[in-house]
Amino acid sequence: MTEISTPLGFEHHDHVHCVDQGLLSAEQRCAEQGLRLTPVRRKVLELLLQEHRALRAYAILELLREAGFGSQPPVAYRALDFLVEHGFAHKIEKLNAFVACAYPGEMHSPAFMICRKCDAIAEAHSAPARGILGVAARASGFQIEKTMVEAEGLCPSCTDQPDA
Amino acid sequence: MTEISTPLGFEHHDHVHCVDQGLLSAEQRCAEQGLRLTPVRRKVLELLLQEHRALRAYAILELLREAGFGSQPPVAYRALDFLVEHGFAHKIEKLNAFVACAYPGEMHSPAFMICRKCDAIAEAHSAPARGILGVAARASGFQIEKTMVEAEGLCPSCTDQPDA
DNA sequence: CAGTATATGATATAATGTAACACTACAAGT
DNA sequence: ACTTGTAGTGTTACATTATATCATATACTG
Repeated sequence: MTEISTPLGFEHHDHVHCVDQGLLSAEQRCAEQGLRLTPVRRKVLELLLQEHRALRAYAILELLREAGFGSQPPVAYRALDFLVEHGFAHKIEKLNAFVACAYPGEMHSPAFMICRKCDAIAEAHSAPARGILGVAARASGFQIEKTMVEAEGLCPSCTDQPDA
Repeated sequence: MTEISTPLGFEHHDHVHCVDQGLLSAEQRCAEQGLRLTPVRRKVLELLLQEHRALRAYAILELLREAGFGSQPPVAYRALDFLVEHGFAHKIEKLNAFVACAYPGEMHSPAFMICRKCDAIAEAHSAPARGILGVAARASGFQIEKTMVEAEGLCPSCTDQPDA
């Protein structure tokens, strides 16, 4: 598969502080909640924040190896499991890839917009069990614990340049 | 991975006619739209309708082989691509599995409820670009083409029997 | 500082998905 | 009927994604 190579989010932002903020926020929350942000986990989160796009596990693995960490699949998957489990990162099921959370620390259920042309990704706040799903769930007695919302389409840039 | 083994939907229904209805409906629409419901494609749809649960590609492959069809991965994936592309089936990204569409012929954007305990799946009607995602998309200029909504949680049965 | 729980490293392998090419079936035009 | 084009199938080989397992190391706990 091709490298997923475009920046996260469709709007320009202060990326310089993104990484530091993200790491700081994660460190704080880990301290508060007694979670262990070990070197590998921290590094993976840092990579996700730095790259600021969806990274696939084996790309992360490659970067880990370059950084002197173990480079076998479980190393990356375990770190990713931790980050995803505690909301520091999300998995984009559609792409089998991972992104740093854009709203760390805030309780939310993410919704993603994925450009089918350039693979750019934007994360929107959401709330679980809303809309049609919430209605259907209540009607059928299903207990929603987690929702995944991913939209595929064209990002603003790709809409403007339909040929590129 | 373990076999996904529980029936689709949380409520009892007339399953006897499900398969026939589904196949008939597919045949009709293919005729109308000039699509070719070839033997392999028909068989895969039949399997999905019969099993009435999410089937993974290699399980379908196994069933295809038993039925005398080709048993190499591309055979199943191509048939599934066709069915998914034309809305006769859906892919559950969370499970890397496929289900027959519960509302064939009706234009819709499916939303799924997946029981994390028994893997039962229910499909709800939905509409694309609604709720928070629609708002975010319009705000950012993202053109939604397709949405994927999957909720994970506990189905009514598993809620009632939290230990089983 | 011993014991326990948790995390990492490493090997192996399972599960999921595609690229590419040869061959077949069918429809369309002559 | 014949050929020609298009779409579908069968098959081989391979790429990608993910886990099970066990040994080792590290960090908390009494």
